[in-house]
Amino acid sequence: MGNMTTESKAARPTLPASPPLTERQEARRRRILHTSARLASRGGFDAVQMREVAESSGVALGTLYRYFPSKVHLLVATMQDQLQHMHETLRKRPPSEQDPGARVAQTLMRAFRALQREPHLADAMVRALTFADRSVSPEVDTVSRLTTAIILDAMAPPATPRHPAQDPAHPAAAPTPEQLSAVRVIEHTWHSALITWLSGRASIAQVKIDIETVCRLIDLTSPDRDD
Amino acid sequence: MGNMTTESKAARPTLPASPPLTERQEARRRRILHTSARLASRGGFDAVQMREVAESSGVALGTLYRYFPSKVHLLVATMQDQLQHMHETLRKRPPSEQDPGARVAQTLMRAFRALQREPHLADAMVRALTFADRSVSPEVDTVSRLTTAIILDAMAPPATPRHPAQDPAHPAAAPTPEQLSAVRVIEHTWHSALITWLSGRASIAQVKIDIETVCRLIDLTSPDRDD
DNA sequence: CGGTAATCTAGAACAAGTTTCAGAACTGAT
DNA sequence: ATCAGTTCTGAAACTTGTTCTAGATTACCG
Repeated sequence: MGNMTTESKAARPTLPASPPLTERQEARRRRILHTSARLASRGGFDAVQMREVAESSGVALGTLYRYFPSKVHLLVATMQDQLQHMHETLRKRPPSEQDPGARVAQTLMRAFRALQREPHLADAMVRALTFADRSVSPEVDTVSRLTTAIILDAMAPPATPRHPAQDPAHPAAAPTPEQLSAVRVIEHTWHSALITWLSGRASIAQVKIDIETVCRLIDLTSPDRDD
Repeated sequence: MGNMTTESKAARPTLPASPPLTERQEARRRRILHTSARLASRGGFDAVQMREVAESSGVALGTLYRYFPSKVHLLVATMQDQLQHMHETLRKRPPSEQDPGARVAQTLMRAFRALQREPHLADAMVRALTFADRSVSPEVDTVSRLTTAIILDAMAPPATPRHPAQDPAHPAAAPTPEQLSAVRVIEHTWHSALITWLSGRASIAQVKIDIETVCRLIDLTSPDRDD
């Protein structure tokens, strides 16, 4: 009877929305995500086993599934977590290049090098991301928006005297539709290139070439609007 | 360490190489692939259940696993099969456009429409493709080469009086490294855009835009060499 | 504080991919 | 036709993701 997905009221800890988690719940969630990343760093996607995640996080299996309704949900949430860190890190050291394409390429290569440091973790996260079905769409979409934000940040021209502060509520300039299309293509290339690397079909050098190719060939210049 | 491949002698029916299959074996293989595609067309990745594939193909489970060492292998082989059909179909009606980019876009959109006719099958194949780990690299690589071939075919200028026949052993002109890089980016975009569509995060229209964007922005023109 | 509902735990149970094994059927060579 | 080696079958076992259940714990509200 009460079998249908009772999620209308169930905790939805993935999004900071809905029911505000208690402190212990927040702590559980953190522990779970930490365990997930730790196991993933060791053996990639396969090494993240739900029973082990639960046990190692000091949580019952059922609870784990209440927090993350599937392994893919868990890993996508893990990626979200990691991406947030990376976004902050990248924000601190903005790219040094002048050309927007070069800036994006530089930023993505930095991210790529970070992923190379934990290739198994990268494997788990990216595999989960691309394997996710419709039931994970919202979470995957969040990851996608984060990635887009990173690229747009990189594209934005370095701070000028004219636009001294990067007030987050007042982005330097709203990207044009053409730029957004270009960013989509870059993002596609980024994801797919990562997959070819992770599955051993492309070398690190090849991924570098692909990223640089797409950033070079795609026109990212914005109309020289001077408001 | 790639040590596990003790199968140097095992049947490798995926590649027409190695041990030449007997007629009955070839028939079994066909039956399996056909069943796989049929089940996939119904319910996508999840509907392709190994027990059911085996039973419905009139083959023991162990035999299925001898032919295709995993579900992903099976689905990637299925994709290979379908792609070959599509390649022939596309070859018969070459794109009508003049500009190389437009030709590629037209061809990919044709392929995309074919996939839309069997969205579940597309789901199963693409999910398998991107989920494949290193143990499936050779097979995935074959699929990748097929895709590349389709794009290169589309790029090649329409037959001219000068180059009347498309003798497969004598391709119109060897693509330049720059062109190959461009094709890689297009292929990345193609795969990733498909994933966003299949996971319900991008509309058909959006995929169309992404494909047209990458084909428009990427320079595919070949140096005007006149041998 | 007491009660009620939601949450958490422990563990069994289920589902589907994968492996294994003993024996039957087939293949190729003599 | 026979023998040896491979392949195929049928069925069970194993693995890991996922679901379910009954009871303990916790959070919240009056």
